[in-house]
Amino acid sequence: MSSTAKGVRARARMEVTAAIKDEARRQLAAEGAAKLSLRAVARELGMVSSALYRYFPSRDDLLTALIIDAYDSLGESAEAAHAKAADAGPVQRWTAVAEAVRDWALRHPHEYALIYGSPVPGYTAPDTTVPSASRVGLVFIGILREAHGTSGLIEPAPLPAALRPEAERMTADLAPDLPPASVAALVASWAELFGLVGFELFGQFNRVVEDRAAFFRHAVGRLAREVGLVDGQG
Amino acid sequence: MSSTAKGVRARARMEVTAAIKDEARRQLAAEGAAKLSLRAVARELGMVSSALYRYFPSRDDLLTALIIDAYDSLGESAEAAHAKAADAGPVQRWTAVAEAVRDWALRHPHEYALIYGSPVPGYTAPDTTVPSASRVGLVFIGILREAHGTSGLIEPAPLPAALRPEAERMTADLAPDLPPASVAALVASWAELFGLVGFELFGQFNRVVEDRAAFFRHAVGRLAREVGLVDGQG
DNA sequence: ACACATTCGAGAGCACTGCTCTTGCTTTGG
DNA sequence: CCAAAGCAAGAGCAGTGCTCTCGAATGTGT
Repeated sequence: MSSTAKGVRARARMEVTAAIKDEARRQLAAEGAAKLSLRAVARELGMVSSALYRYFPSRDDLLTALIIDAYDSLGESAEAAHAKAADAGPVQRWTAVAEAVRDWALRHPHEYALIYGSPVPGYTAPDTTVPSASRVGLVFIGILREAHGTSGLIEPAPLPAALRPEAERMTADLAPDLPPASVAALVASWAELFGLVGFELFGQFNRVVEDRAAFFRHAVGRLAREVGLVDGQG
Repeated sequence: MSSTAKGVRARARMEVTAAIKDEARRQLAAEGAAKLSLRAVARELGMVSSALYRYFPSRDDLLTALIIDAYDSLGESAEAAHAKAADAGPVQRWTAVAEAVRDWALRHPHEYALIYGSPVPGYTAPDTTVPSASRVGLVFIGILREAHGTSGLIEPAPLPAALRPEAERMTADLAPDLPPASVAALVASWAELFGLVGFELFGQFNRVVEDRAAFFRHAVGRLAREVGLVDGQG
């Protein structure tokens, strides 16, 4: 067999696929998802538009690939922030990860809109995206779990009867070692955190909040207390 | 002068404009903002596409009109829920309005996406939308204000120095009669509330939260406590 | 090593979009 | 009553996603 047995084609395919995604990401960052055009991508890459369909069977498939990459990029940022704050207390770790999420969103507004804004209408994300989409959430679960092991987690008020079954179901799925009330509070805070980021990013804070960084820091600190995180010394 | 002096044309214009918006709203609800097509609207109305430009100079202008209508529709729902719960305590009023927002969102997902999801890329809402967009927020401010007058509002923990100027600025703009710490908490909870709604609507709760109604109810109750609302008996 | 099968790039073409411009007809106001 | 403004219609431009066909390059089984 030759030195690159089946490689010469497979490798070229990899490279072209990557080039397409890179150029698409460029257009996405520059103009937003709606103005991402397969023809423009192909044009920029010096190929004809129909050739591009050998790599992505449709525009939606290209978008899906970009969505997965965006989730991974955000997840990496969150994980990196978590690792960097490994020596700090639970509240500080929580805050650090939250700020990493916000920073990433401000740095990649169109990609954030792609994954957390309204999904491109008529399009529903396939299951392929689930693992990448879960990464940020897992970081927050990790913070709670660590805090729970070092008395840095105060169990919140007992759950009302109406929510107990749901909370126990979530707990079994997400973190069986944590109290259901904490898991329920975490999931709520998780959604609320992205509410804060989204409102800032999508202009809802215009004419309302000026010092967004300070406001976000404070709100995120309240969320940490809300899930029961405390900076115990020991 | 005739019975409808300048009315015959002006009135026809009104009617056609309304018909266009109605048909556009239909398409918006059916297919989403991205698939809203001026040509399709015109086709459905039995006119040619170029005629439609006499009423809306561009597709974005049509969308803006729909956005304003959506804000008003949501605002009306919130105001109605508030009025209906006028006799209840502050926490119940808060919860009623929050549930009205969620119900409206579930009933009009594409319109919700239009106003609270990622803005249609390349498009920034003009100032015309501000009054309609403010209505929901004003309802929540009203609840706080009423509660403040009837000892139904507990002032939250004092603000950190870093947020005090911003909180005082917001207070002066939004509700000078309320404590800055309460106003800051309200704005945060406002964003967080829409985070909860958005996560449910845009599929982020798939595979995570099952009983969304119960979960939302509980989370919204916590938000009410977070802003300091209590159901005092007096 | 040869023949068969698969993969790929290119081009033409279809149906659709937002938007502009011109051509006439109708309503309006002086 | 007549000029001015408002209006619907049609043709047309540039762009889009996507499909199909056709050679050429690149694989694979015998």
